[in-house]
Formats: sequence, C-alpha cells, structure tokens
Amino acid sequence: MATPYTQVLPLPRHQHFPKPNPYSITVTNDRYFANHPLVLLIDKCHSIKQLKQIHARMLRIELFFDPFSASKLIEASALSHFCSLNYAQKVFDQIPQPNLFSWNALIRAYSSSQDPIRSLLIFVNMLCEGRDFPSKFTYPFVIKASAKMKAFRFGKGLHGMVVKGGFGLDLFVLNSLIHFYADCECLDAAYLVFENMQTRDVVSWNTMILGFAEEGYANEGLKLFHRMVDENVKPNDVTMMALLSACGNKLDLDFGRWVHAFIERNGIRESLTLDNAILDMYMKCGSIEDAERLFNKMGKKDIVSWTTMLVGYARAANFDAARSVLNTMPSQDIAAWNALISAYEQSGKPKEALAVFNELQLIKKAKPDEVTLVCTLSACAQLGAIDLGGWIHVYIKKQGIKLSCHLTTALIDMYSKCGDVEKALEVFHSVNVRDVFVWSAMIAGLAMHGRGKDAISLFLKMHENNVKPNSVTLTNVLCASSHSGLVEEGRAIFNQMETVYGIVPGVKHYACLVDILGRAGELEEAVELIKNMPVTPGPSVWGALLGACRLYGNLELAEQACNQLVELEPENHGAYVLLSNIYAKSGKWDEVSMLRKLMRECGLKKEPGCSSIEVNGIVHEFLVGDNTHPLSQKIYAKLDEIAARLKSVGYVSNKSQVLQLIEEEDMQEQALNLHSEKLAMAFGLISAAPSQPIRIMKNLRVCGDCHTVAKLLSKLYDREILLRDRYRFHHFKEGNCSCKDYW
DNA sequence: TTCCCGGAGG
Repeated sequence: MATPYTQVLPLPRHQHFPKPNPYSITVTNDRYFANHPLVLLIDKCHSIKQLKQIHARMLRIELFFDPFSASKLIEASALSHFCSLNYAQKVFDQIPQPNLFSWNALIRAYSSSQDPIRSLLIFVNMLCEGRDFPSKFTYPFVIKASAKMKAFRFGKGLHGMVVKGGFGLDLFVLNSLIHFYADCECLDAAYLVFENMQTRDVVSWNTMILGFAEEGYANEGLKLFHRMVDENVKPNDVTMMALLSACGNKLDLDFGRWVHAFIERNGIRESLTLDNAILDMYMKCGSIEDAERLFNKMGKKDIVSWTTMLVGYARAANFDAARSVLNTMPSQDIAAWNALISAYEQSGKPKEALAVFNELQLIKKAKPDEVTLVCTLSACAQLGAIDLGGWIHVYIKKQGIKLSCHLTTALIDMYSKCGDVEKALEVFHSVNVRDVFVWSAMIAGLAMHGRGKDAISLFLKMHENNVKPNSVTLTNVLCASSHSGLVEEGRAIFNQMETVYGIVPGVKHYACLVDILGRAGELEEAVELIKNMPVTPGPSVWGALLGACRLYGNLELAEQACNQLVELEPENHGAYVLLSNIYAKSGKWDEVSMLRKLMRECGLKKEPGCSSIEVNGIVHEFLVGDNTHPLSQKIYAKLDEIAARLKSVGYVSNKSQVLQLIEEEDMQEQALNLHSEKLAMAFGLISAAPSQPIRIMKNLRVCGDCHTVAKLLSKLYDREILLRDRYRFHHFKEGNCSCKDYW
C-alpha cells in the first residue's frame, strides 16, 4: 500500500545510502548526503505539504540529523515560493547542529519578513554558538535587517565586523551597507562607502541614487545619475525607478516627463513595476492627464496600478473618480479600500471614511487589516464616534490582532479625543512595547483633558524609559503645561529641550511658551520672548499672544498681534474674530462693526459652528439654529424647558457673547440660545441614557455663555457633560468644569 | 544572495 508520501511524489525505490547516525555526524565531508534521493527530492517540492512529508521521512531514517540535508530543508521552507517562516523556524529549532548554510537561510528569510529583528537575534545566536562564522552570504541579509529596523548602532557594528572579517571589498556586502546607511538617514556614511568602493556595479549606483532621492536630495541623485552615464555604467529599470522617486518627491513634472522619455528612448527594460512607478510619479506631480494616458495604454495592469490611480484621484480630492476606480478594478484588495478610507479621513471627511468602512464590513470583499483599523480609528477620533471606536477595539481583541505601536497610538488617540481618557490610559498600560508615537499620543491625551501634571510625569517617565522624545512630544508636553497653567514646569521643560532632550526648539515650541506665559498674565515676558526668539515667529506665536490679550483685555497688544497674524495669513478669519471679541468685551462697538465690515470686504467668513453628538452609534450634527433634525420639535421644546429652569436659578445670558462676531445670517434673535452646542446638549438630554455622559464635539472654541450653561446643566440635570472644542476637553460635573474656567 | 511601485499613527 502506498504511503501518503508516495501519493504526492514518487519515492526513490532503492536506498543506496547507509543509515545516518546522529551521534557520529561530525562528518568531515559536509556534502556526504548531497545526492541522497530524499535530499534531491526537496528541490522538486511544490507545496509545504510535500515538504512536510519529506521532513517526516527524513526524521524517520534520521537523515534529518545530517547538517547538510537539514539545511536543504531549511532553505526550502524559508526561501521557496511556498515558504512558511513559522515552519522553517520549527525545523531549525529541531536541528542539533545547524550549519552555516542553515543559519544564512533563516537570517535571509527573516530579513525580508515582518520581523527583521529575528534576523539580528539569530545572527547573535550564531556568534554565541561560535561554531560558524558569518560569511559573505550572511552579511548582506543581516545588514538588510538592520536597515529595515534602522538599527544604526548594530549596523555600524556589523560594518566593523565586515572590515575585520575581510569582506570589505565584497560588492554585495558594500551595496547592502550603502543601503543601510541611507535607510538610517546617514547619507554621509552611505556616500563614503560608495566613494571608497574599488568597483561598483549598477546596484551600487542605484542604491546611492535612491538614497539621495528618498532623503530629499533629488538634485544630488540626478547628478550621480549623470556621473553614472559618464562612467559608462548602463542604467537599468531600477535606476529609472530611483529617478522617478526623486521626481515624485521634488514634484518636478518636467524632470519626470524627461525620465519617461529617457526610458522610451534608451530601451530600458519595460516592466509593470516601472510603469507603475511612472504612474505614481505623474500622480504625485499632479498630472492626472499624463497618468491617465499611460494607464490607458498599459497592456498589463496589476493591483498596484489600479491602487496608484485610486490614490492619485483621492489625493486630488476627486472622490468620485477614486470611487469609480474602486468599483472597476478587477480585484479589490484591502490596500485599495484603505486608500479610499485614508483619503477621506485625511481630507477632513471622517463621516465618508466611516461610510466606506461600513460598506467594507457589509460586502466583505476584503478583510480589514491594521492600516484599515488605524485609518478608521482616526476617523472616529475626528468625529468623536466612541461607539464605533470602541467596537473596533473589541473587534481587534476578538480577532486576536496584536496591538502594534501604530494601532496602540490610534486607539489611545481615539479614546482621548472621544473623551474617555481613562480608557486611553488603560490601553496605554496594557501594552509593553511603546514607541515615541505611543507616548506622545498619551501625553497629548492627558493634555487635552487638562491633566497637565499627569502629562508631565508621564513625559518624565518616558525619559526614564530611554524613549527619545521628538519635536511633537515636546509640543504636547508644553501644551499640557499651558492648558493646566503650569508655568514653572513648562518653562523648565522648555529650557531643557536642547540640553536634556536633544530637540532644538522650533516655532511651535516657542508658540507654546508664549501661550504659557500669556495665560499666566506674563504678557511682557511673552513679548520679550517673541522679540528675541531665534526663529521667525509664525502664525501660531502671534495667535497665542492674541489669545492671551483676549484673556487680559490688552487692546493695544492685541491689535499688534492681529496685524502680524493677518499679514502672515490673510485668509485667517480667526484673527479678526478674536480681535473683534476683545473689542466687544471692552465695549468698543465701533471697532467691532468696522472689523466686521472689513471681513465682509475681504470675503472672509466665519467658519460655521458645528457640534456633533453620538447616540447609539449614530453621529448627529447640529449647526447654529439648526432645525433640520427629525426630532427638532422635541429639541426646541427641551430648550424652552432648559431656559425656564436656568432662569429659575437666576441665570442671565451673557449678552456680550451675542454681539461677538457672528455673521449677519446668524444675527437672529436668539442666536445665543441656538448655538450648536446647546442644540446638541438638548438632544443629548432627550436621547442619551441617563447613566451615560453626554459627549459633544465642537469644531470651534466653546463660547463663554455655552460654557456657563453647560456647568449649570450638569448640576440641574445631574448629568456629566463632556465637550470637546477645537483645543481641549471640558468635563462638566456637578456644576463645575475640569478646565477650572481657564481655557 | 544586494537595489524595486500602492495603503498607516502622535
């Protein structure tokens, strides 16, 4: 009877080899079993199933314990077209004495996998075992893994070993070193390796040109290309792709067209990949026409070609065209869906992004991956859609998806921006790998909820954990200081930025400090700072000063700041609105109307205030005086009831807020009572379960009157109200707000 | 055996 094994592959009938003895295999002749029929059969395998059968057979006859034969098995399981890294690792773990070939195969397989770190670990293990020494086949892959991980110190160490080990002239090793240094954004070192090479092949040139192109030195890349042509090295398709990448980064359409022509003129090997790269270049340079012309001409198209078109349309905000690409493409893989979701999310259309996600869930054409979840979570964060966000969190758990740093960051950001900072902290504490993004998101979350002290202590903990902060982290922690009025702490951190944290303060950091000083009433010091700062003060700096002037009613300084702001950003209606607020506060109505006239003449319009609230997973939006909601009648009835109850506790509306910079169409009677956040609060009181806090998201800053009303409502109705405005969160509870009226 | 196009977070 046939064994399962013979059903798949013909089993050699005669066994010419003696049975190997695992204890005597200190065989001097490494390749003793190289021609063993079972070993020969390995190369003929077509599936992992066949390979497993051979594996079993090899174990049975103990051939597996011959290092060479085992290494062939490793090679097939790790590197063949049907490879499975999991299986390769298991095979490897069974081998008592892996040979160099086995080590190399596994290091190579991991170097292009999702966890390149395993390459490095295996490499270190190999050194520790001390039987085999890295060869010229080891270094390119372990260096590649270091490049992928941007493990700069490790890679530099490898470079040292390469030189000492006598591989300093090997073309492959040196090419991989160029690539490594370029990936680590260390172009000087990459170029040094390149220049010192005695011989270079086309790959050396390509790698160096691509290094320049990707780091934003397109001109250096181009220069190197010309030098390459001068030295009679024939460019190939990969060279062209490097040049196209440079064009795409430089947004240089003319140069891109020239490269396209060069490809056709010089008979560069045409390939789908190259065509896709040209498509991508045209889309990045904004020439949809050129891209379409090429796309229509292309004989072969793959998923990448279609997705490139989709992304191009979506980036140009042509969502209809993007959508129709998605509908037309022969197979919709998840990347295409992600492209559409992300385009919506990034263009401030989170609702549309969620609609696409829901559709994907319904029709199940592709399975959401990590990117999908990250984009969708971002959309939830923008909208404040905590129900859907929480649902995705459950989905992640149910599917057993590992929380990568990307995903962790997105979850923390979503929970924070949806008002549940406790849940964000829970996620933060539940993971054990935290990169700078994860820490920064958590610090930002605490900051926006007014928990400045917690944010600062988290920042210090991050420092203790040896995670190097970046410029955004510092902005977040300074922002936390400013939101909580922690002047001394903020100033101290700012002063330590360069010396302790290695970050040169940029304009945003200066703006934060101006904000910190300004809110604390140190206007003079803030002005001194602006005068003496080494970077040109940008809109954020003047905006911070203007905000401080509003708080302290300093008209003269406010005018100066506003002038600067308008000069930098003529379109900035926010500046006019703030200044006009300040005028209104001090009763200068002439100036208010003058400003309003000016705004009208310039065609500036105040962004309409809009509040949204999620109830039972559905997001409801309200504009000022909105009566389009199906429950509109009930909402207005509730508003009347609210007004009556407010009156009964002696509340008088703050009239100065009515006159505050509202456009004419808003200048109706009860403009103030119809602010979008009030409508949303009334709707929340009607619809949300009494045990649930009312969560409202507003696109602009909350006005003083609405803030007062929300405080009173939280007490009168015994409801927690969470209000997210443009800058931060307000937690209203029992008549108080978490911002301590300081915002 | 090295270089290669599309989708992602604070």
